[in-house]
Amino acid sequence: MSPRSKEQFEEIREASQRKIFDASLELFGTKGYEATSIALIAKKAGISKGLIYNYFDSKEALLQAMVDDLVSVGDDMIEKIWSDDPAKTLENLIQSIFEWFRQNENLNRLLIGLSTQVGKFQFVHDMAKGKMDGYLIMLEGLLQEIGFEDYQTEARILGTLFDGIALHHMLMKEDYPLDEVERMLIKKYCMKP
Amino acid sequence: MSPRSKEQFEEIREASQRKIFDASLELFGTKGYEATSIALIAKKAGISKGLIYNYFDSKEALLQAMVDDLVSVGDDMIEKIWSDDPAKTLENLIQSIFEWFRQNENLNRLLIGLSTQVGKFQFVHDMAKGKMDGYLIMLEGLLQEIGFEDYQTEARILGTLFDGIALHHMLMKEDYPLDEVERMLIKKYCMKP
Amino acid sequence: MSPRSKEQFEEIREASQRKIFDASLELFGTKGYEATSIALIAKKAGISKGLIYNYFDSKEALLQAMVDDLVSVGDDMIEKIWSDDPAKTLENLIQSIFEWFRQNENLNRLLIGLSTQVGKFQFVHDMAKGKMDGYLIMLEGLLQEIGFEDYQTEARILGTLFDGIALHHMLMKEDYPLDEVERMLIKKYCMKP
Amino acid sequence: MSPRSKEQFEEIREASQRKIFDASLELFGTKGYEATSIALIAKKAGISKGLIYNYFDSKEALLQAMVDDLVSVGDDMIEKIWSDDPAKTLENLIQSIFEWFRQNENLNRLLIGLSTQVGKFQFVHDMAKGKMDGYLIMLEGLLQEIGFEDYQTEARILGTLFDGIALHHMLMKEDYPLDEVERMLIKKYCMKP
DNA sequence: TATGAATGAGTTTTCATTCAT
DNA sequence: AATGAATGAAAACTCATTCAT
Repeated sequence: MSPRSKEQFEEIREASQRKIFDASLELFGTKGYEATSIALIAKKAGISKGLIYNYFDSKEALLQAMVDDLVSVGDDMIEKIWSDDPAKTLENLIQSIFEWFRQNENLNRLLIGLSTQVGKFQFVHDMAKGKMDGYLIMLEGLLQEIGFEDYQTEARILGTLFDGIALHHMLMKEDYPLDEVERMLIKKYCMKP
Repeated sequence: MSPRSKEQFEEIREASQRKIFDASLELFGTKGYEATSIALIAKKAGISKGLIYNYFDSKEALLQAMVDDLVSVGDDMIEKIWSDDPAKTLENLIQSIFEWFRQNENLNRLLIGLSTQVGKFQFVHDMAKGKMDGYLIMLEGLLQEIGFEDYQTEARILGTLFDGIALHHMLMKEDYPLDEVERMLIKKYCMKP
Repeated sequence: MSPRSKEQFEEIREASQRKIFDASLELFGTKGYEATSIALIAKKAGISKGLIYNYFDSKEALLQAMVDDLVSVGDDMIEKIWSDDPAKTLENLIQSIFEWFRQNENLNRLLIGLSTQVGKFQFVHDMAKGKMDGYLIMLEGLLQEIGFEDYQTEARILGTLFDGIALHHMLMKEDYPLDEVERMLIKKYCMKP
Repeated sequence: MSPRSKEQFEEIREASQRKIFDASLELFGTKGYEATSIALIAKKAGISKGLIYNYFDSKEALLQAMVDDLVSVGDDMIEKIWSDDPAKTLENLIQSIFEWFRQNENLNRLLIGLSTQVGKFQFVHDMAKGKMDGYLIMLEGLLQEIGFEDYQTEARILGTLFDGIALHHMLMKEDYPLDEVERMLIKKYCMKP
């Protein structure tokens, strides 16, 4: 009733939502969206099934909210890559992307899985398409500045490579030489004299 | 005594199985495995639910049989790429792979979706891992023969690119410049003097 | 077309029916009627599902035909027990019944299982009731002739014992001392001086 | 925070489970386990199919839980038979068993039906075997104390009789003279001077 | 007579969602 | 805000029976 309890409510809401997001991410990301039941999410989050419906209208709304939340975190990473030296900026970009791969295995797996279903989860397709286009333009600019002749082709190759790496890493997990491939790309694309 | 000959029965079985495979591929490949019901497959195939269980013990057994069947078709494509000139062989390989991408969109989408589930569908992971290793070795050999200095790195890049292309093509469908990328790769990797 | 082939047909029919009866008895008698599928019977009998429907209108009709057939065989056993000495006749009767228990485990198990379902399989109830009444009267007569004072009570006890033995034997199979119990009963009821 | 107390939830669960047990016992016990569908149980219990699976993992788990629950009730009956006079104890035992027959027709019918299936429902066989052995030992002790010479043989006869009575009662229902047979047994076995 | 592919109604089971408290 | 009992629609799967050959 006092203004104080309103803040407390807010905190409680925040905490519960976080618990739900964490559990959802882990389960959606490993078992897949369809194969994950609300009951299981509730159990993993340590709350009741009913509570999930206090925060989200449906299973699909929960998915969308969770993805939106996490992807926005990813966007922040890109902010910090800019440097005066385009080669350095590209290096930062590559490092950021590999860092993302390392830290967001479950989300990546989930997004790839979702984009597999045509017609459903349009927001995932739209988001992915948007990001890709953005990266492509960014890469073209950087490679041109660095001095690549066929910078358009190379930009497409590099962009495609990123997703190929995501896929390979998803398939092979710890067997995939993420660090080595990162070094290789930096050497190949950021060392142009 | 037997009213239909063994061969007639065999033909009938073959035809029904094909109908089931076709419907399964289309539905699994667009909606995903979990989101596709046996009832829907039956409807699309123009048969009864029960008949599917005359041919396959379970939904998962159907999936596996269908994947095995189609992947074996893919293996046959590789047989025909060999030439005396390694550059020509690589060109054939690239063309075969792009042809595969063009003709097997649904299967690719399905396999990617399946490999998203960790722990389940182990046969998909095993198969994918096996193919990847095979391609990597093949690519290394060809690139070395063609005369690439850092042929190991380049082989890994090329192998990764293939899967990145599959992913991009899956996401963008007709928006993805498959033909252009194919030409680009052939130019970049098969024209080494 | 010739009269000869008619006989042959008859032989074939006989043989097929026997195969079906044998398979049905074994399966119904071990797994139970409901848990046994027509497909399994056909497989065990080495014939096709369809053929069963050439001989019997339905699964239940097959059951009834099979039971009727086997029970009539049992009736024949009783014919041969009669002797001038009532004690000897009773001994023969007991031996016949124990012989029946030994040779018709599956049928006994089936009949007991069927009589478990109230309302269904009325013919089993009727048959069982009829046999029981018949045995009771027979036992009363024999025990009276042998010289038992309370022959009515003893007849009921003996009749009940037979079915208790059937049940115990069914539950314990080879662990049940059928031979010993047989000797015991003969000693107790057929040795009245 | 919790809207209903733990106790309230417990009560609700108890009540629902009881409804399910009651419906199951009646249906399993009259139609048999296999011939009774979950849908029918739900209908008879006045609840939804789904709710049954909130309480039991499977149809078979429901069966086992129900049997365990009821058999434990039966065990309590035996506790109260003991007296200083072995003849009186035996009389109490006989009365308890007949009381059990009168009150648990459906359960008896169910158990007999289940033990008919070889290989399945092992827990029923184990339970039945255990009870039988226990009764046999108890009967031997009592008959010896009462002064029967051939107490081992008589114990086996009496034990077998009990199950024969169960079977006859099951078959003939109200036509079976349960009261008369009870008096007869008490007279025969508990009046030894 | 004999086959087995095909059906469809019915079975067990799952699960997102609702709701009284 | 939080619980978990309850629902009902839909899922996977089974099986007696039919039928063209």
